[in-house]
Amino acid sequence: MDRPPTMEDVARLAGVSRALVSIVYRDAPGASDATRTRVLAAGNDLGYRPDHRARLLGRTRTRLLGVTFDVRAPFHGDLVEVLYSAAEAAGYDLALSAVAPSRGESRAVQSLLDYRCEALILLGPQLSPSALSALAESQPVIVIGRKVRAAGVDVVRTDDKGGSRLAVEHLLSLGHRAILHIDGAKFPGSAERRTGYRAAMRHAGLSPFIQPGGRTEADGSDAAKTFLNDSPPVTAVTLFNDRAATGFLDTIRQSSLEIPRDLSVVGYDNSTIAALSHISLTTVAQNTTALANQTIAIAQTRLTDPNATTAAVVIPPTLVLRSTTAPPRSAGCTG
Amino acid sequence: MDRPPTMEDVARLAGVSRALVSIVYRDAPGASDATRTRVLAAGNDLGYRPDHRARLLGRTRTRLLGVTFDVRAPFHGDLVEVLYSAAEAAGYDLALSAVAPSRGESRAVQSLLDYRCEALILLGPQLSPSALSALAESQPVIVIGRKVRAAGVDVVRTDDKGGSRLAVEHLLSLGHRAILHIDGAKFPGSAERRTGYRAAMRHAGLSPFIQPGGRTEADGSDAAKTFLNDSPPVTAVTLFNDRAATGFLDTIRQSSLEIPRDLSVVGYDNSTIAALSHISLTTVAQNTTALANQTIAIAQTRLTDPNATTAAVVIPPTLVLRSTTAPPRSAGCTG
DNA sequence: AACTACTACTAGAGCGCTCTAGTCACGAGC
DNA sequence: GCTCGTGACTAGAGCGCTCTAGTAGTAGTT
Repeated sequence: MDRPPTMEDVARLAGVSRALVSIVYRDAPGASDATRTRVLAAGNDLGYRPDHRARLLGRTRTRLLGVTFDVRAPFHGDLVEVLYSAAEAAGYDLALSAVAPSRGESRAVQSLLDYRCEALILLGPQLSPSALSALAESQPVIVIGRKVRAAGVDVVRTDDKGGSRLAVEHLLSLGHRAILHIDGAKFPGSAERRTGYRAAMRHAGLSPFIQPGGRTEADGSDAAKTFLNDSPPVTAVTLFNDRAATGFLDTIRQSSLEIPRDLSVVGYDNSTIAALSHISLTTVAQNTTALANQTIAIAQTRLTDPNATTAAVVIPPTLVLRSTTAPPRSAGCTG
Repeated sequence: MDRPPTMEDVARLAGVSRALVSIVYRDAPGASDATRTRVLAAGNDLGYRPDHRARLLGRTRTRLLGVTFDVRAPFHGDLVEVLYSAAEAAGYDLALSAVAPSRGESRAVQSLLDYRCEALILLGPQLSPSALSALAESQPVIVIGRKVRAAGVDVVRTDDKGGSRLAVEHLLSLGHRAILHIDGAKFPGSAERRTGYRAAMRHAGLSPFIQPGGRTEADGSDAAKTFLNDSPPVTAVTLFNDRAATGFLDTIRQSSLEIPRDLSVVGYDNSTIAALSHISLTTVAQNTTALANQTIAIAQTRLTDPNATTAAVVIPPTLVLRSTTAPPRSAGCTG
């Protein structure tokens, strides 16, 4: 349980200088194959691992990207995973800092700065545009999943308007005409998804029909109760996200309506819950891999090219077909 | 966008030595109040923040605790949050390393070791006891939420046996006699929960009745189908966790059975989903705050007292009453 | 006046690396 | 035989801090 071995220890055991050990461990040119294996053997013997902090101290570039994420958002978890792979491929390391009710976002950001991250990647941040701009003055700041306009801040997000359009077009192709949208109130993305729905309906010559909703299962369930009570003449519903859709489905399934026979339902996010066999929700999937890759790419150009301009990348979503959508009953009779 | 200011810059601006700046920023004795404010003012002017890595390099103690967690487990998210507060209170910093399908556990651990964390906190690790023991040779290793016996490894977990007992006793007190347990197959905690159920039933002079299950919503839903098909003569069900219980409820509610009138259901974990109004699941809650505090406390004694013995702390869970449990119909008639 | 005691400060080494500027040996080229 | 180039290696400074040892300067004691 004594302190971990240092480069000095390895050098002594292998009978070489510290610099040579450094060369070997960095895979840099300047050492013969024979010594290379000898040094590595010595290192292995001692269980040596280079001290990451010391290594970084000397270099100007830390190759460290700081990421803040919400510990409670499953979608952030998915993103973090793909960010790891994307960062690794580009030769960067990731430092994670969690945001939680008891740990504010600026707190999370500060701790990342203390570790001298070269760039900040913020997942769905709540910080004000001005706060974001202030941060962007000292290092690149990339926001994922929120449509913000802040000077010097790069944004990578899903085309939510297009996502809603996908959902509506899918329902139209099945023969639906009366399509309701249950929105996500004031939450990030809600406005775009609502707009996309409205535009797609208008484009098809139909009138949009919007019911207020929310983002949780409970909101979806409440919306279902209102829906059952009002029983509007619609054959399909698109919802703000999968969580709301799940709550909606749960309540609808307890009524006399059968899904998808009497009502088609489309969610948004393609969260793990949507894929579960007993839910099997048709939904709009965000392309997390593309989001992550674009983010790392932006970070990289920002860090290498000092006069790169602010980027705003929009990733197209895709539709995932499952079993909550089908042609409307009337269409089935007529067709 | 130039490199961040160093202690040297602050010292020059304030007209003092680097050492004095260090003293001021560490809040160490040895500086007059006048210089203290002067130095801090200079630091503020330059936007100075001490470089965390450099600071740690010189010290033997890094006061850094490494945490591995599963990015997809909501319960881990809750734990990480409370760990942050507990660590901060004890003067420690947390380094997070995510475990995901594409990023194995040993990988996550290695990256923490590269940052010279003083101790490793592993949330529900899948590593073998021998791998854990090997890790524990170079620094303290504390496992949360998994009952493992590995030399030198500390364990902090919830009393799952007691948790199951709580669930059963609650149902007994409502008047249930025929109680089924749907287990969690081979997943961590399943064995203890099953044993606890069995013991509580035997203690009440009743014969245990166990149906195989799993840990996901889909598993719960499947179990419900089997249940409806077999229609065993039971009035209450306890499940491995909330996710399975949710799937179970979802499917049961589509049948003619009404909950809790015809069947009482108890989950496990008190996850956020259990609290949602349309689910409102009676469940066994793990005390995350206690788990986190105990973990940090153990880390601290391990790091300060070289001959501390291996700790195994078991935290009692509590029962959260919601609306999926009620007296059995027969009891209602007889009582 | 000489001693200690204390406060306020500084010089400089050291943490574990990387990197520049060497040294040294050896063979090729003229 | 001399330079020159090259591959293999080393010395030592430096990254941004902390910490030990030490220096002034002031005040209190006898």
